[in-house]
Amino acid sequence: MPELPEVEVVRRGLERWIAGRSITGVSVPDPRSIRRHGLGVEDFTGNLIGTTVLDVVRRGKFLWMPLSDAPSTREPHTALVAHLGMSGQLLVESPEQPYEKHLKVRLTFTPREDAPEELRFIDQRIFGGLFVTSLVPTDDGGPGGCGLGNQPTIPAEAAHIGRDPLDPHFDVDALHRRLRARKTGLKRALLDQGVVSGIGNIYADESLWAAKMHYARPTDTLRRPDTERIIDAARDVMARALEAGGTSFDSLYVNVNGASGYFSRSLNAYGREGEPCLRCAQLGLSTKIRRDTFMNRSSYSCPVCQPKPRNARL
DNA sequence: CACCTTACCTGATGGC
DNA sequence: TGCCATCAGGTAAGGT
Repeated sequence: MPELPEVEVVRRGLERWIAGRSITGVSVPDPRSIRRHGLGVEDFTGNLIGTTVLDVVRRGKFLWMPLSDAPSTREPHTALVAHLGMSGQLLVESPEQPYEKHLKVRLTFTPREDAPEELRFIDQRIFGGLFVTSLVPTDDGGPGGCGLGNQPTIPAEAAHIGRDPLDPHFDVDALHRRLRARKTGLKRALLDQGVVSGIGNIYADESLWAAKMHYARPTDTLRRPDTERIIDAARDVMARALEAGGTSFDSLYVNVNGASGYFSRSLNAYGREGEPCLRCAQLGLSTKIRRDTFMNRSSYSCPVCQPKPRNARL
């Protein structure tokens, strides 16, 4: 399942292959993948044809491509937004490539030497989708997210999404204030994309393990060093995954050019129920990673490194 | 209003 | 062999 590092890999691929090119054709084999686009597929298509992709920007797991309004202007007022959801892929391919089983949308671009002409959105579980929307100013006046030369704007539907730990404009002070003001557990807050974006179930567990903190730690008891520890851990885990080319745990995720993502086998907590805690093992202990059901999901943690707090809050 | 639960989806997997 | 239940999980809508 793509999380932030995987989406960043996709963003870089789109920046390389798609930015600067104009859309000449749109095909939507499955309209269910056109989400949050109230005016329907025809409007979606009509708002794309003839526009140019000016940039490729990412905040958390939201990706967007600011579009030229017309061939004569460079002012980005609208954007094509993509969210990969659980199983989405964006592939840059030749139109001659056989259609994938779960092909949902095809975009055709002006020809360019050494670059395929088609961008395909493929999504098995349809948790992801595409839509066209307007760009609105960011809350803090900073750039919308990660991307070269991007403007201080963000898609209206993503305006509530917080900056992610890899964002140069990420504000640790603001995060600390928000966490302290909340009456909830730490993992629940980490998964709330409005508080901090880009952290899914896998990286939440990995970050908590790295920071030696329990998922049910009440956020209003966090001290400043605690907030720094968990966010540094999240940043570190995601930066390392990004360096490795993105992690992935099933064959659904491939990068923008169709090459399979790096399979991380360096996970310390996620999916390791019953296996030894590697940090405890170094100290000669034989602690085993436990799995709890939490938020209708699995949470993996070490019972020794990450003891459950007495005032646990789910 | 803040917080928590549920629905949306499909394919893989396991039990009987 | 087939059938049903369960699991995976990001997001937003609905409920308390």
